[in-house]
Amino acid sequence: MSLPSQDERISDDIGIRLRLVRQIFGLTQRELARRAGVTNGAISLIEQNRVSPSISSLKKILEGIPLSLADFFTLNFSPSDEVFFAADDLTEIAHQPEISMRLVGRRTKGRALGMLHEVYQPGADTGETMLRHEGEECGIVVSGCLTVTVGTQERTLRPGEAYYFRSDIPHRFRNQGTEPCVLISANAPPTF
Amino acid sequence: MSLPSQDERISDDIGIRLRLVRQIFGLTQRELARRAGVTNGAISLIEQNRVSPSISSLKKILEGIPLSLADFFTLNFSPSDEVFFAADDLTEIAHQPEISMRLVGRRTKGRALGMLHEVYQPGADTGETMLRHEGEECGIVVSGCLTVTVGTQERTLRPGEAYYFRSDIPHRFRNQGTEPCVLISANAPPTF
DNA sequence: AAGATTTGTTGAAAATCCTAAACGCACGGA
DNA sequence: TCCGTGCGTTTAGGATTTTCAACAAATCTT
Repeated sequence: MSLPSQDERISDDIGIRLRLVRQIFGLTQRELARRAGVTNGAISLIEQNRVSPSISSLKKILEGIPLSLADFFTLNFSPSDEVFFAADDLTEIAHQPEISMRLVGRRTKGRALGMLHEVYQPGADTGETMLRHEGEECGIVVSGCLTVTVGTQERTLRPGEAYYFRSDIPHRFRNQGTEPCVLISANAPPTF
Repeated sequence: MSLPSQDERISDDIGIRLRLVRQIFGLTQRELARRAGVTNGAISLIEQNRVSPSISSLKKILEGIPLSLADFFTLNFSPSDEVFFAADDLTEIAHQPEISMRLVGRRTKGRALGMLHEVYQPGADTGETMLRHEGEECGIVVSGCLTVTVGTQERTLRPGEAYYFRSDIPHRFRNQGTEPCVLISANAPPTF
């Protein structure tokens, strides 16, 4: 009967995980227990890794937060867990002098999303050999004009106008105007 | 990661899911039981949804496949298509009068990415009950000022400044300034 | 400073899960 | 046909989890 000294049967860090999540959302064991329809004692034992909850219990508890089982197990507290705020230190990743592409957030692996602050000087051109890569991308022109070619379609976008397409369709960006063009774009999964 | 609505439906039937996975990997209950170090009876009961396994059991069983808990609860596929160019006809999706959120691209299912052109009038606030959803999001302030609260951190961003964070951390946007704030944001997977 | 609340932690009993062993069924070979 | 093998299912009982209720510590209130 005695409590088995936490052998590997008790899954990893379910308890720690639950406690962390619960605290992040500012709930007490009792409050969460009330919402979930379980007892606070159960939550206490689980968080201490003294027991390994049944799926049904864990699911009930997570519904009180609420959080799906999938999200609970997928939640990654270490990698891209940080909050990013940037002033002028967006990292430059452009390859051409007349094009500036500055990345929002750190260039870490495992991101779901990439966002760029781009500036195309007059005459800037990503080239006749059209770009092609995996994923999808979109953007909004903030100032200036940008000529976007996607597959057989071409269009010159003005401030406030936008695009969205699959990145495996050959594409090209050009500034045929006389003033610099500012574009904010995003892609998923991130290319950079 | 998967969409919450789908998660709920899926995680309801752990049993069906386990049986499906087991069969996909061409294992019998007994063979899986042997590899996992549990009894075939347990697997049978679980697959029939006669019991709700403990996390430790389910984890042991999945290790026999092998498959991680996170992977077990997440199974998703989705394609996408079409080229999108928009002028002023970005679709409005905001629910508050003092906040405008206009979506780039069509509101189709299976997109990899969502991009919004947002305008926060002075005083606009997404609310004290912080927002929280799956995925990651980022944005750049184009004009005006925006106060962004993420978890315990808060910061007021000015034009050119940006943020990036995991969307499951409670967050809130407010315009505490005197002029409208224009923000371009992106999220993956798309919330809208 | 004492009392009232709120917090997380326990112990024993009730509820639920897991194991061991047996059961029924289907298939194949001698 | 009879036997052996392999499949998923079932049952009884031991093992584990969950509840219920009480507990100590910390924080507020008065």
